[in-house]
Amino acid sequence: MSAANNVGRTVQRFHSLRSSQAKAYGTSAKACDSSTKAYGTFLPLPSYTPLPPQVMSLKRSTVKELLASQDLDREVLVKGWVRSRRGNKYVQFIIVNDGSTIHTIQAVAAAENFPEETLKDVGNGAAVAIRGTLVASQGKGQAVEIQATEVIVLGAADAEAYPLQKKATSLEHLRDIAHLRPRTNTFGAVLRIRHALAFAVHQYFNDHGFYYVHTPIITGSDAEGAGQMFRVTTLSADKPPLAEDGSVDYTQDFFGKQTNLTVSGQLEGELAAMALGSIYTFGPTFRAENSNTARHLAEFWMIEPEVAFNELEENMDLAEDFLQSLVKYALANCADDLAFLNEQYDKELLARLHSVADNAFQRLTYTEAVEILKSAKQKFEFPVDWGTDLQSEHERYLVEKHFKKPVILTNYPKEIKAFYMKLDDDGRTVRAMDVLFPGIGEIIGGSQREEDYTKLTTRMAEMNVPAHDLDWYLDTRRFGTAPHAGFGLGFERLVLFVTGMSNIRDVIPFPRYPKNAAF
RNA sequence: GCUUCCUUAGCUCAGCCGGUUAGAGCAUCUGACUGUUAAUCAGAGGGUCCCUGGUUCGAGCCCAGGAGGGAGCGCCA
Repeated sequence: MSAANNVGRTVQRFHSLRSSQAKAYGTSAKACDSSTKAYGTFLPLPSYTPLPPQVMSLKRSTVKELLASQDLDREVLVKGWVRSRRGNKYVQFIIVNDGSTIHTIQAVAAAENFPEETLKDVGNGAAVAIRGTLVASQGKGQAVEIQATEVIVLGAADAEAYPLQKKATSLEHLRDIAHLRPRTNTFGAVLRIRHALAFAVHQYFNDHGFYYVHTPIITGSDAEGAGQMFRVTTLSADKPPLAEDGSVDYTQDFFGKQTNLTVSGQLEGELAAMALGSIYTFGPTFRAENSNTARHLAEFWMIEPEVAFNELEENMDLAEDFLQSLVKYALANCADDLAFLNEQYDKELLARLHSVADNAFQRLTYTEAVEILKSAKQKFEFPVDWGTDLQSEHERYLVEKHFKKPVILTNYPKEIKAFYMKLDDDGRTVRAMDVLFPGIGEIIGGSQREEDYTKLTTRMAEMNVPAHDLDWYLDTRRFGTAPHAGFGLGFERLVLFVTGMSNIRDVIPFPRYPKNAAF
């Protein structure tokens, strides 16, 4: 068949072109010493090679579209990365994933059209374009497959050097190659779910009349009190200008004062809420704490709704409905990815997500929780005493053993909470609320805010918060103050819960934590 | 920052009481096989036993220091 010969020649031509480029890449990649992580080396770009017209004239279909298609026996074009190639000298099977779904599509290449040599570079990790006919599969295991008429290697992957293999790789090792881990089933699933949850956040708030407010990333106030901050400066690190008393002269800095990366958008969020009514923020947040746990990041994304006229009860209602809506959205829209994670990592995942989505959270006060913990038969490493903050083991007991569902704890002693929380009538506790999730711990921290100017400034004085730096914040209490409430949801902790992953460093593409800012 | 465990082939891991030339599975390469499903079967190549120093006739194994990683705790979201 001349058609078959033409096909073969086309493949050969592109194969030889691409393979010389791949060789150049391979050599450069090996020259790049992995121990020094010198990823900054720039490699020459391959010269542009136009795809043949019969391929260009076709619109690319995603794997997701093709797998769901009922419209068979038509010509299709798919582009993606090879997960596996197997077969014999008569027939070859090329397994392709393009990120549109966790599933792969199988392309079948008959040997008469594709001599072994032409498929040499079609290996694990290679980027390919495959043109062919979408047909019902002859084999078991998949409904449809592509009978390939053309296979083009867009970019080869040296099989000896490619770090991802057709087998399980530990999550710890994948953290070392985070630039490639999105190509794995696990991280594909996690990143698609992460996207779905981010989208669901905006959809929920938009549907409920909230406005998305962008609060500053660089902040001039160091009084937010949510943790150690990263300094932002353009001053010389070696020889900063000094004031007469020997301290660094920040009046010469870019902003004319000391500035930091934000640890919370809450204070600015409150300003917006006291005008727009219902607002939320959703942005990056930075904490320079030396936290080495599976639940903390130095750079994470936080969602902070703030609602004027809401009190503590309404704040809890919002938190509960919001969380349940997000979980339901993931269940409805990420079924394939969740099924994979349920199978591979956590057989209880789907059951737990349904349980959280369908059952009311347990609400109780800090004081009631202390009573339960004191009468618990379980031995705790740390004693429980009214007035001290609860330890992780105490929170876990309440959520995982005693109630076996999410818990909202309220009305903590004022001494262990932030200055802006509204004081209860007894003067001992504040209208704080922490939402505790199984396996995660604190997923939300929030409160009704102190709207009384005198009480607020009194608390600030007691806790050594400089009122002078926050006069802009206090103005909301001076002019037209009103009850209001809000909370902060750690986005990665939500993704952690929904995916069933166990380390927060595995639910953000490029995690930032002490001693690590790779990629 | 504290506690604790770990570091052996590209990956996952064995390695006995300190004793000859450090092993397995997978991956890679070669060959076989007419529809495979992480294909299968046969063969081959592949090692700075994390680094530095010490003890010993002899160290992957014991000791000290360092580096990196995991888990738990604290800080919190």
